[in-house]
Amino acid sequence: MMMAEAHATAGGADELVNGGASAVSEGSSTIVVDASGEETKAANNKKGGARGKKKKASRPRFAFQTRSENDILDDGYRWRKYGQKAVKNSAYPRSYYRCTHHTCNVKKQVQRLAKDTSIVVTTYEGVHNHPCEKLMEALNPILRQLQFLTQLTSSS
DNA sequence: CGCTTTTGACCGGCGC
DNA sequence: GCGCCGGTCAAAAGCG
Repeated sequence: MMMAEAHATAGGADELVNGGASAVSEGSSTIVVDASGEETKAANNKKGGARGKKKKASRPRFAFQTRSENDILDDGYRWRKYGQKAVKNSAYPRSYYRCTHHTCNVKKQVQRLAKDTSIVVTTYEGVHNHPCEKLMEALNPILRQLQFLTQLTSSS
């Protein structure tokens, strides 16, 4: 469980391609966006026997290259690692993460560049359909203050 | 106690 | 038809 404390980008419910890319401590450079909307919900598959999964499940995928020493960058959501495989081109293992939300089927995979181990390629698959609690938490105090200020202005 | 992480095994698709 | 690869799931263990 390594949950770093770093809030960065926050994808809304249906908008993330536009201004969803940002917030990197060191400096991001490459941002690849691939959009393909299709998802066949299949949540009834088990491992060795009867897997009921469809083939059309491409969701908008966002590749994010970030310069960081840390493999996992916390974007504000909770991720549960569900697998790790080694890649041929990179002599480093690729980690697969998934959003722990019940209604959120977002997947994320992180891979390190063989050329530069300090670069991590984070690929997001799908969009979150739930508010970012972490971001909300961070925004909460500010929101409250804003509300307060607005109230004062209105009152006057 | 709950949650997360870790390793191995297995499936499905594709290539040749 | 067989082999290979990538991807995912499952169960158990560890830690807060």
